[in-house]
Amino acid sequence: MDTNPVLTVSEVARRSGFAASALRYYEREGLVRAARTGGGQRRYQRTVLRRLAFIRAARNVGLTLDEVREELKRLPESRTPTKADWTRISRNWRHRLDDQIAALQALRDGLDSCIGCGCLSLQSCSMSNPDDVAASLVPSGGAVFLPALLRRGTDAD
Amino acid sequence: MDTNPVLTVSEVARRSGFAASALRYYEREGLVRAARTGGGQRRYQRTVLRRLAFIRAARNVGLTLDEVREELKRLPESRTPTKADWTRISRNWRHRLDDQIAALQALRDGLDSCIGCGCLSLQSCSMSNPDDVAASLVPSGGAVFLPALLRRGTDAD
DNA sequence: ACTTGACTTGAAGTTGACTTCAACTTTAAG
DNA sequence: CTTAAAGTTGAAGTCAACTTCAAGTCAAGT
Repeated sequence: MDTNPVLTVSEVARRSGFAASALRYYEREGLVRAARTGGGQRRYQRTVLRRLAFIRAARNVGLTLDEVREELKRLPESRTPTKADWTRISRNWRHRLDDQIAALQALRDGLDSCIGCGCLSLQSCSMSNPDDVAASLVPSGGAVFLPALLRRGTDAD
Repeated sequence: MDTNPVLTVSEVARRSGFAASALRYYEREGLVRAARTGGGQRRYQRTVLRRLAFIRAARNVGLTLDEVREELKRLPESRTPTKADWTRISRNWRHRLDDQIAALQALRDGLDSCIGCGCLSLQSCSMSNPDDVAASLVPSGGAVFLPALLRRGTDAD
């Protein structure tokens, strides 16, 4: 089997790009699992790498860890997830990204029409009117995300 | 003059959409100023409303408060800022938004090419490869922002 | 057996942008 | 003058997603 847990935490850290402390945190949060040696050290299955890849992709799309945990619940427990499983649960990310893009475009267009007048009026300018901006950015009522994504850029150092 | 400070904190809160606690915080952080009554209560000039509109717009675009403070330093101190002043300092926000949009579109396109294969491979898939994603999202080397923006939507309740 | 590097834990710290709290004071209306 | 609403302060709390720390344990090579 390749469900044999053989990877140490530092190997998983290196190959996934997550810090070892993050892996411990994810385990506490119920996002990944690890077997233990007799002495209590973690040993990971190779499949954890795909799971971590999914987590990273989801985080890049802007999901919170809570949301990632929810999505992961949709995977089959009895067998190793297939490519089709991963595809299925990440399919709706596209809408999320589309919404985020649309929100930003709306904001940019608002800026374009605002910048000519320098108004920034609380009453009429959609750039600074709290209600207008909120409304244009959150079309579907649910929260729209994308925080970690862009900060994550500095990880590449 | 209309530099006469007459607005109470609750009036400014209502008209700006910021919570009173946020106004106090902004004052501590040096983003806005307020005169005081004999008894120590805040009294704001009407011009603070435009300043707060600018702050909200900047926050919506994704600037941190540190960055907002920097931008505000570019305003003239000796006179009340004109529309042209506000326009001047908000002009480069467009590039920032364009960059953010481009980053998201790149991410979406990566998702499109990934979702067909369900790979999410750490080696080859740009969705989950930490370096690739970082590189594609931060083209100009500087940080790209946009966190508060989308959470801000819930303010409208 | 020894040494060294990797690993373990719980608790506490970090960041940014605020909010909340407790205790007290000021202001404005009546 | 009284009273209620609104204001004041510093300190502490919140949230998410981790990181850092201290103090100790394990694994593997020689």
